Amino acid sequence: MKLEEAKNQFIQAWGTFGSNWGINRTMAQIHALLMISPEALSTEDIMEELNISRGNVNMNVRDLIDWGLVERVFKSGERKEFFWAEKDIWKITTQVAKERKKRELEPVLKVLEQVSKVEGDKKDKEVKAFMETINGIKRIAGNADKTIDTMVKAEENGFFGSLLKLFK
Amino acid sequence: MKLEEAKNQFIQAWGTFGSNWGINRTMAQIHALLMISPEALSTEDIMEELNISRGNVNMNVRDLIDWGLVERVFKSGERKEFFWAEKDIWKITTQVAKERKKRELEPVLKVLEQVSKVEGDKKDKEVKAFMETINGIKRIAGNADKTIDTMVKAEENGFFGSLLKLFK
DNA sequence: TTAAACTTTCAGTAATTATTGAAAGTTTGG
DNA sequence: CCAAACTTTCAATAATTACTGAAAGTTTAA
Repeated sequence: MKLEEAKNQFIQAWGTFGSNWGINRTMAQIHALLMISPEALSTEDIMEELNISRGNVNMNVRDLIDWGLVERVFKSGERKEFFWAEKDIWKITTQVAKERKKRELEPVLKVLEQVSKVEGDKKDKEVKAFMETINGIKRIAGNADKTIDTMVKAEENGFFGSLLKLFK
Repeated sequence: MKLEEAKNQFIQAWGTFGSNWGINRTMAQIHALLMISPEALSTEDIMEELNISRGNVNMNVRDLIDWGLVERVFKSGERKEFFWAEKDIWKITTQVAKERKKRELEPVLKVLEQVSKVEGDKKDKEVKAFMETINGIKRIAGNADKTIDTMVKAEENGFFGSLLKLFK
């Protein structure tokens, strides 16, 4: 397989994967493209490579930057800006987990906390079933929340940092 | 907070959460409704509770059954069928992980395997960057794959049953 | 066997989400 | 300051995805 074909297949697959997980297909494709590019790319590079408009590139790159997955890069002598993606897959995973926790897990935990305050007879089977389900979800969501915190801390301290702490 | 209000808030939140994760909002809402219902519900119960059409209920319930999250229930003396959802959150999590692995992780792993066969000079920085990213993703995706297998096996044979109960 | 009770399908439509492209906005070199 | 180079915005539109409702299909009781 030629590099060009392999790149295209990967970009395509990553786009599909992303859209199954609630991530805009184009955003995932731009991310894929940047992840496999050794150099930072310009807006025009991305437009051309993926056949999409300038506005589309601009908006999706902004989102990728908001997710902490892509950075702006300035090259000396060049007026336009370039974009570069983190390539360390563990950092990417941690970053995505961190963002999703903030954007989706925490709001759900807040609602769960709210609805836990339901009033009513604990012997009523409607109330009982409701509370049992809510509590079950609270417990697992809370665990996920803490696991992600641990992951993020481990990443921030550096992997060896957290390993060394075991011996202190 | 009254039970009715709490139920509605939870159903609403679960729908939003689901749609952020690539799951049809209505499907997630039906799932939420069934999870907090002590009794199995009929198509009409669901239609009324969520204000949606018969066709919509039918299709989304079928999907939930395909995901292994909901079962058909027949009540003696009743002609119509009822639907019941698994309420054990750990079983739900395992089941979702298992399905997503099959539907999304495995296809990606297949593509990664394919594109790994890229030909070209390993000293070419384009090829090098491509291979490094692909290999990184392969490694983490392979780990996720195995972790899910372990989770599913643990659930299926109950070997870690007593241990897992600590987290329930 | 029939008809009522129930379930499924799917073409048409509605709602949502993504994309374009051009205009407006911003920055920079001279 | 000007104007060229570049970035951002956003109204219009396209593409995708979800939903409805009625017709077709299926099952069952009598």
